[in-house]
Amino acid sequence: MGLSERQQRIYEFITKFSRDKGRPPTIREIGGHVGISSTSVVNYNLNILVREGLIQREKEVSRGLRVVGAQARSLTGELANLVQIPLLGKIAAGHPIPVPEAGLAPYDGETLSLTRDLIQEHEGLFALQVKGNSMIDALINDGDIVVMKKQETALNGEMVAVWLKDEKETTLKRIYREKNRIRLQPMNPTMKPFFADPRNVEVQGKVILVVRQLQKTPA
Amino acid sequence: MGLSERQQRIYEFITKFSRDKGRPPTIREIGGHVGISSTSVVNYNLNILVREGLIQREKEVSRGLRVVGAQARSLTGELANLVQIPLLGKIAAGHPIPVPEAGLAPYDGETLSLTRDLIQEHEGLFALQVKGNSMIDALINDGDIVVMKKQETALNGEMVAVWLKDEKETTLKRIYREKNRIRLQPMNPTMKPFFADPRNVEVQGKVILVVRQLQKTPA
DNA sequence: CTTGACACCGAACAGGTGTTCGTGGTATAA
DNA sequence: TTATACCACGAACACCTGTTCGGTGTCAAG
Repeated sequence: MGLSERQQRIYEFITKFSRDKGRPPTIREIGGHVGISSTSVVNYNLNILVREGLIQREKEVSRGLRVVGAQARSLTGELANLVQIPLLGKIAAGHPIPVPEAGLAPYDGETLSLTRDLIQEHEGLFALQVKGNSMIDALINDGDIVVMKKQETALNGEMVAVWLKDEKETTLKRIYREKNRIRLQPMNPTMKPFFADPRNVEVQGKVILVVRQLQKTPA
Repeated sequence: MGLSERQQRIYEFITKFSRDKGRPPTIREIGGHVGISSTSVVNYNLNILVREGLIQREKEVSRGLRVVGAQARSLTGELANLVQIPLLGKIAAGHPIPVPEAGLAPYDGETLSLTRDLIQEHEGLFALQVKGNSMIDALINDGDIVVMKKQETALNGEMVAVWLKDEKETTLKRIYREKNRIRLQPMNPTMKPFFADPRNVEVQGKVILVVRQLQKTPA
């Protein structure tokens, strides 16, 4: 038996609402969005959807409603678009950064989920939270999260995290190899570059992405 | 800060309940299963879980509760943890920014998918790509993507996009209301604030998140 | 001792929510 | 015509649900 147009719209709304909000809608929320003024009409049509096997209902509980099919549909597609990045710790000026171990021990700590379209490379990724204002010349603030790719070398112009052995300092800069030295260029073009001896710099990884959450930073 | 045993049990119950039943529990359902007689105590502990970033709540909505983060990986979980943000266009110093229309016309352009744990607010969100270096004092670079929430007012200390009518200029700053003026504070603490007449500033929205993709920026 | 933060309890309130009932319109079949 | 599903509306009811408020006890800092 087919569905009326109204019933289709109800079904689609329930699906969308549940996905967006993480909870099923109430009868009145359905009515409001589908254009039904009476709750009993919504109730009536919901019972038809139950009869058709499209949803399940639990009696006398608020939002006692659930879409039954619908799972495997676009789910796998969206899910495959996610990449999980381990949040390894903090990055601060005065300390070496934690890098992922070569061992393939399954990481079980905190992770950061990002959609794949934000990231071009997917191997050896890890994330760190910036501590302190020392990297402000790289336009990176206290509390920012940097997503990095582990690598020991870098191409000219790449934004890298380097460990300066003599200074015992971690910093984020764009790297340029010159004749007998390495130029570390702050991202902020108004600031002057820093020059270092090649033996003094140790590339820890390349910065892929920077994420700043504004709300968590108290004024 | 760690969780008390009670808070852990609440969190686990919410996770399990949501997965099993397809809807979040009510406050009283939580209390009944965790062994708390008073709804206010459940409410109290729920707010702590929100503060710790483990769940999100929607005010005055039944079952307005949602588990966030890597744990809630039920089938529907991950998908429900994604939020789609319309990418409305560019933001540049010399132009007003595009803001979402009040009409609920379904947006069909480009969107940005982010996981919910990166974002605390979910209503009226939109994203813009920064054009030009004019916002470097806000630690925002050319090409960065800013996620904003549409709002016409702002609390002190919030990072907002404002349109300066006289200057015909858009800028991103922290906003502070003072006696007869408005102080716009660059994010970079080494830079000086800008003062403006209240009639001259028009708040366009609050900055929620900043994302910088390093690879796409040519050296 | 006093103060304040923290955790908890019970009660009450306003509004949300599922359910039910009476009513009416519109087709199709007898 | 009458009968019968089917679909819809509005109102009322009883219970559910989130919120808020006053109060209690504990514990560490002052």
